[in-house]
Amino acid sequence: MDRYEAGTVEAKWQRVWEESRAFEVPNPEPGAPRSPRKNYVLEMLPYPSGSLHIGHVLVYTLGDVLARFYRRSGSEVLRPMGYDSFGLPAENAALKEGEHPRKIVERNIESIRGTMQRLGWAIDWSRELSTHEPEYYRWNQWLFLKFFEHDHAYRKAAVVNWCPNDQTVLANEQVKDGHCERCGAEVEARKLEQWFFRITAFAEALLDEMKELEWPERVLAMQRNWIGRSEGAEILFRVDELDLDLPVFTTRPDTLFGATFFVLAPEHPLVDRLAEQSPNGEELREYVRRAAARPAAERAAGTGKTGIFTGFFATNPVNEARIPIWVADYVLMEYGTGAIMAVPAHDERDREFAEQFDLPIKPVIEEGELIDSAQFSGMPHEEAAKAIVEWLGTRGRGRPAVSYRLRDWGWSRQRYWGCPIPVVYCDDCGIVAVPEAELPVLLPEIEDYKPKGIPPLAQAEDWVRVPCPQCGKEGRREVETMDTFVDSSWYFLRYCDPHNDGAAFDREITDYWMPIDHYTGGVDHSTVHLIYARYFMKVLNELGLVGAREPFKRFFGNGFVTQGGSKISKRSGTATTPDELVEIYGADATRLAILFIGPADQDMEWTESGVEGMQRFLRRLWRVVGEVAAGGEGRPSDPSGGDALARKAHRTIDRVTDDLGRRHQFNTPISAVMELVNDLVKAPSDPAARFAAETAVSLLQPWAPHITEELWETLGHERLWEEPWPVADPAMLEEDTFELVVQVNGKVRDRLLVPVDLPEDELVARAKESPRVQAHLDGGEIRQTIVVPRKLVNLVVG
RNA sequence: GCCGAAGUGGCGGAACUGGCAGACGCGCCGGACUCAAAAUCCGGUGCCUGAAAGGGCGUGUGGGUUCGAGUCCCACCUUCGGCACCA
Repeated sequence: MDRYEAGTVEAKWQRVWEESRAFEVPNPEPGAPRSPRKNYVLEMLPYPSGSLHIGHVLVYTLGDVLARFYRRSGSEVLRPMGYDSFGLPAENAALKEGEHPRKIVERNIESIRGTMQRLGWAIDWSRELSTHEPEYYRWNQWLFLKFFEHDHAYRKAAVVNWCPNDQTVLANEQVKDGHCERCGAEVEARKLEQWFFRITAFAEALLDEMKELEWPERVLAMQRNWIGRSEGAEILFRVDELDLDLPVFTTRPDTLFGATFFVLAPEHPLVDRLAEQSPNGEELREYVRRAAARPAAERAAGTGKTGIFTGFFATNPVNEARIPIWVADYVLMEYGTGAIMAVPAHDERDREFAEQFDLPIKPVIEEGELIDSAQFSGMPHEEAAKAIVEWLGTRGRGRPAVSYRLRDWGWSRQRYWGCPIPVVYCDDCGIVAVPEAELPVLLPEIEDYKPKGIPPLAQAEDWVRVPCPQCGKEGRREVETMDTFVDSSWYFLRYCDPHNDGAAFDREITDYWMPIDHYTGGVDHSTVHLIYARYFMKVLNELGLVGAREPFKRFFGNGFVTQGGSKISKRSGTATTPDELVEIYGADATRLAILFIGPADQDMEWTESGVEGMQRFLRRLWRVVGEVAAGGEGRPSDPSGGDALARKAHRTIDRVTDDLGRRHQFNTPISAVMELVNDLVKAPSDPAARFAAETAVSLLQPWAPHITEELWETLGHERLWEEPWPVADPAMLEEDTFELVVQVNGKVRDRLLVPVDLPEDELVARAKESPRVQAHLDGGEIRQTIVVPRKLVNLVVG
């Protein structure tokens, strides 16, 4: 048998898989019942803004191991691939390289596809898609029209996050610590007209339906934080001078008797009216201007409160106390009602403000009970909260209320490289949807698409000017484009039915495959893509377009791969690319190495010594299998030899199947197979050697599909990728003997090999006979004897 | 401050429901092969003590439950991630 040459073996099998279309899966026949064997395995699609890096190798190898394992376990596996090719990442890459984004992404897609094929990922390439192609974004536009028609999408003026570097608006989810998630520039506040999706209308559903998800707790927790549900009450404060009621949201209605002043956010619509009627109106307006100019980051830091008294008073509904109304920028317009009752005795921020402006501080809770609170005094404060809201309710001054931190999703962008939004602005008709029949609205070619603050599409005058679809008068097209997260909020539905040119997808087909059974990707998308896609699914469900309400039944959040440590590369000193790794070590060794590092859901440091170790392991496997195949000619594979090696092989089947299939561990199965191979190397002429070799090869196939396919052939078989997953013989998992651990006072003193069927009293007798144990009993009296069947005997002496 | 995850050899990590701590790999040490090196193979490798047999200690810290704790409970420390003038 020849020496192991990874390159040759890998090229051979990749060609075979391609020619036999090994990983393509057909859609069900119309009317076919949903199969319990269907299994949709997906990883987040890549941005083709560059080439793949070691982190991608982790994600897609994870998915690949699962897909290959499920396929051999009898599942009908759908595992497609595509490219998130519109949007900022690609456009910025294009600007940097000075070429058109389409050219850049299409070149990158070519290169990425090549890398994916060289890594041997089992993908159904017949379903490949790119979001920048009209065949895809046409349906993006169609879905938008459905959202628009049913008032899930709307346009409004709002203070938004503006990235001065990328010259575009960012969603809240794309701002981290006041900086642009992509370029790191400090985000500014700007008031602009923008497109939004009403994701807040689904806040409760997004929270509630998490119950059905098999997701890591940390990701669910992040979504819970992001949605930020608070339970409390809405309470009305009377302003007599203006003859109106001001609502406030509070989570602490029990402190209502301690409210000593009232605060409005500077952006509150009432402030203008107050300024008109106030003697110090000019001062008030000046304060509002200054607050608006203050950098968002400084305002959020919360140090050094500023504010101004309006001259007006509000009446506290519980005790008729007249409290002064202030305007201060520590109150946020976006949360609750933009107005608060201030309780300085029981709220840190209110206290700081009160101390600074010398306002009264009135404690109303002592040791958990209300004081100075009329008929509620003496009540435990939690009980009082309910009682006060109830009391207010009977008088029409308050009711229980829930507030959320989640904001509506702003998704229009002032950039070129994105999906055009199919609406026309008409002076007479307002915002008019482009008729479905006219889709797609193609993205026009323009010379200069550099970001300048105004959308680049505005320059394409011929394209912009268009008759109003409703009245025929001249109108203007929307010149903003969609955020790339719109594209990725439903791509998994298109994979189900990717070539449908009459609809975004056929509901019967998506209902067959959806929801995704196993989704994999980075946890950095926890409060971005993962929440948007869940929202989309709920809207599509309510529009009757899909049956499911959750897209991802199970989500696996892979860890980050760092490549920062010492000795990265032998040549350039920079990180080794996946293509180079395949070239040097082979795809199989690379795949094994990235998964062997540790638990795949934790961050990990990539080191090349790991992949060298895997290469050694594969060479060992190659050699020993060759030896077994040659030496055991004519000797049948014997799975029931009754000896240690056969039992080890069965135990390995059991371990690998359980670790991968039930526990979703990707590293420990590799160890288990290594153990089996180590045993095989020590006993290559064992009667069960052939069976052990077959088992090791078969079990390793999801991780190292090429070498195992070759060795499977060496062992006289074919098409391992279609071979049913091995099943352990329960009888062979049973041992005749076991190692009895003997403890004295909980410390191990001896280990005895004993038959499994030995009765308990006999186990104790044997334990006591052991000279090592005798030495530690030291003639003392045995006060207690613990026997754990098949495990140990513990003798407790006094 | 609130929410979440995690602390185990020189390193990455195993140990699933309380029952042999350190599987597997990396690294290191010794040996074989070789003129030599690489590759490969064989053996060793938690710490302290001992010539050895053995003994003692050991899973972030301090307590507790238990015959028995890396695993359960209480209190704390540290690191990482999310949210945060959110009323």
